[in-house]
Amino acid sequence: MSLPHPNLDQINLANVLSVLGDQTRLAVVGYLARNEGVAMSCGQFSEFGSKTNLSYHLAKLREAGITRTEVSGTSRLISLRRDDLDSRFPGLLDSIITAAQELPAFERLRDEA
Amino acid sequence: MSLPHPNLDQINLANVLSVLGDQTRLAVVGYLARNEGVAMSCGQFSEFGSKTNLSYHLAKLREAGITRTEVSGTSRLISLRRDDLDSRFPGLLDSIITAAQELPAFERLRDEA
DNA sequence: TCCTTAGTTCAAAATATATTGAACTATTGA
DNA sequence: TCAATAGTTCAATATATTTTGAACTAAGGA
Repeated sequence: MSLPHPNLDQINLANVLSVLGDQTRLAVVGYLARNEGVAMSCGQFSEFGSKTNLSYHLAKLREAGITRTEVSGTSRLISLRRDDLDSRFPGLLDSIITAAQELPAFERLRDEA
Repeated sequence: MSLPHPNLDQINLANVLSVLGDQTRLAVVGYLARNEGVAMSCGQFSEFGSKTNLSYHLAKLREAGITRTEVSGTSRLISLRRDDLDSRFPGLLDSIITAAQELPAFERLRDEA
């Protein structure tokens, strides 16, 4: 089972940028990037906001084509749509992730590691 | 004489992305990119919106640190802050500009050229 | 079966952003 | 000096986005 996701040609640059132009969502994406390959559920992001609010932001990311959300029992497994984004907008995701690692939310995570 | 611009360390990723996450502003940036080196005044962008509305969008671009605006007589000369953006967010501007050239507003411009 | 856990949905409120026209400033050229 | 040109500012409105809590669904374990 799977939630609705845009396909490649429905992914739109202005929309991707505006969805990423938000601290909370940028933090989520940075977190996903540094844990690529590891299954991430919504709960992992609780430090970034309330449950309801994260549900909203995670839906925005999914609807913009930035993340993929798979249903697994009562959880959702969330991952970056890296290949899709790389093929649609070469270099964009990498440059954003690199820059995002300098954000305050990340300095904190890095220090904890 | 010059209008207020943020300096390098005041340029913020989330803000840059959210400012670029708008069709009109993305079109302006794409236009600046394909005319780099040529002085651009506000009037050049009239096809992207009304005078008042462009004044608003161009101010957003300037305040985010994406463009530089120099006063020259009754005109403003607008340019991309390419070096600043490249040093702050390596690769970001290029990947956005490349992707932006595929946007409808650009297909039009390209066909006219 | 019943409780818990994980997350969603809804409607309301709060906040932010975009668009408009009218009035304005500043510079330039006649 | 006067008129025209280029662009800004302001206030109003329109529109979109974010945030919240309460009520909900659906799966999993005891």
